[in-house]
Amino acid sequence: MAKKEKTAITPTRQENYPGWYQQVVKAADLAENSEVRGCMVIKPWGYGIWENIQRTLDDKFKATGHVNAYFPLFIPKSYFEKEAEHVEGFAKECAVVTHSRLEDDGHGGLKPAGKLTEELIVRPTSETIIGASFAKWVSSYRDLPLLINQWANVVRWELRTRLFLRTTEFLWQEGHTVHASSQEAQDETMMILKLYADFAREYLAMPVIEGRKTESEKFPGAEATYTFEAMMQDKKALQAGTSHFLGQKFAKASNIKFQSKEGVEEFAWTTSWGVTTRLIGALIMTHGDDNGVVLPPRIAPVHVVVVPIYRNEEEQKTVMAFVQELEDALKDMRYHERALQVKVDDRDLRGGEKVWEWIKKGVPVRLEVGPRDVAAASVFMGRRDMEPRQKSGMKMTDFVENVTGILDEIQNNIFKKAETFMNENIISMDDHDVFCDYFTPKNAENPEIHGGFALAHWCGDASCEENVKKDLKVTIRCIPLAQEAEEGRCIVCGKPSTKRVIYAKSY
RNA sequence: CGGGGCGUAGCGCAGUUCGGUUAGCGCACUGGUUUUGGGAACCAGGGGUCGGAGGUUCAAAUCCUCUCGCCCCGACCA
Repeated sequence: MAKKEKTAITPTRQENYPGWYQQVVKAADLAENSEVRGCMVIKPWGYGIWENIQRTLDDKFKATGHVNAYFPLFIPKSYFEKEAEHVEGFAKECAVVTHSRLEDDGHGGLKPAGKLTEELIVRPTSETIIGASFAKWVSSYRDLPLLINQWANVVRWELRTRLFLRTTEFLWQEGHTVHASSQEAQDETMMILKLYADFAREYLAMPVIEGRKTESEKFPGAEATYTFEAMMQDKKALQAGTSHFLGQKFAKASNIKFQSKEGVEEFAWTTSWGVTTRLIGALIMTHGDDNGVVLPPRIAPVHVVVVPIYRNEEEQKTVMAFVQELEDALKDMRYHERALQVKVDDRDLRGGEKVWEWIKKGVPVRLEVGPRDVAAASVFMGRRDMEPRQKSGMKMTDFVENVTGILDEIQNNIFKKAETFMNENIISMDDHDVFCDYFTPKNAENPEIHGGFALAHWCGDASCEENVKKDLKVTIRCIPLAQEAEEGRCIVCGKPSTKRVIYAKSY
């Protein structure tokens, strides 16, 4: 029997998917658990990815007329109580500040003192406090639309956490806009959804499905929630981000009113939308393999890593001189909106070791340069979209000339691979038994990777949705936007339906 | 927050059932020698209050109680 190729990550995805995820995060040095339960430390490599996500999206928000601002971390409890559904949705996961200082407890420790007259909530989201400002800022239709975004941290006291996917504190971007008409607010909601989905496809190389959330899955207090869902390699769905049409609900709660052209005082129409550091988790589970992370070039902190190979000081000198020349040629180049990021890894470690470290971190292109390469004025290239040993030599000048093309090729390859995987695992189905079978693992004790996205008819009844969730732990991820009306029958109750929805297990 | 599992060196683990030399192993780390187009070999080292606090005992990583943390499943959620 052929010996299994040794992988950098154990367990493999097949062996234990959650275990693999955890090991990848560690091996790629993206983040670690902190001393504070449920919170993570995002390490430089992980934060570098976030910075690129941030920069890219920020440019896109600005280009569509949005401006950044910053609102307080603390929200007075009374603000929070204004929108009933909103309170209900978030109450269970709020961190509450009750005191303003500490004093000696008489036993060598400290105890909280200075009880606050009004308790403060650490923001789980900012609709209410931003709404309070908006109420002051808006008085005329001439003040609209108001297009604001903030980059911030938020806290949701989660019971079960996973690095990047769900932590007590996380980083995100929350857009909040105010409009004079329902239509304009709905257009904004959809425009942002498309912006997100395009970003996911073009930058994260992540295929996604845009759709609308059902009543039970929507944002607490929203009129409508739109989502873009991605498929992870364990065939579960991951909600990658959301865009909400809030109608006049929050305007009424926060008293955001304006005088229309006709001189009539009306409540405004608002939206909110956000993506979080969860996108990094999505990236890992969309492209990662048993050797670690695979980063899309357009979001990678480093595009090209150069590993010099030498045996003695003399070789070191010639190799490093050549590497310097290579670095100089590359570092002034541009790859899409960014400067090409080149990293020369001249640490005093063995070549193979360094190479594997970069494989695990997911750098798109690795160049190994030894004396023989220098003599031939060439480089030895490994690509993260190929096997670790599948390397090839080429003239240094050829590499420099083609590097952006190579990066684009990697970007395309990993998108295609993920897209093929997703498409292969989206199954249209109309039979209830087939549906149940699809979502039931063969080995109940130690469930194998199974299921996928089931495109099935739904009558629109919440009880059908609820039953599926109870029986199979499967939920309606979204009602896809891109579909034709089609006559069919609800996969649960058999009542007539005109649309298919995506059922899947999810994160 | 419920059910299950796990905390032993930086990482991965053995040892715990049935208490008993000086707590081991692999990788990593330090020094040396030899190697090297590539996840090196050999030699010699360093590093542990066995998650924490109590208790039982002549003796506790091992038994008991409590506690903290992590992982998986569930409920909840970006």
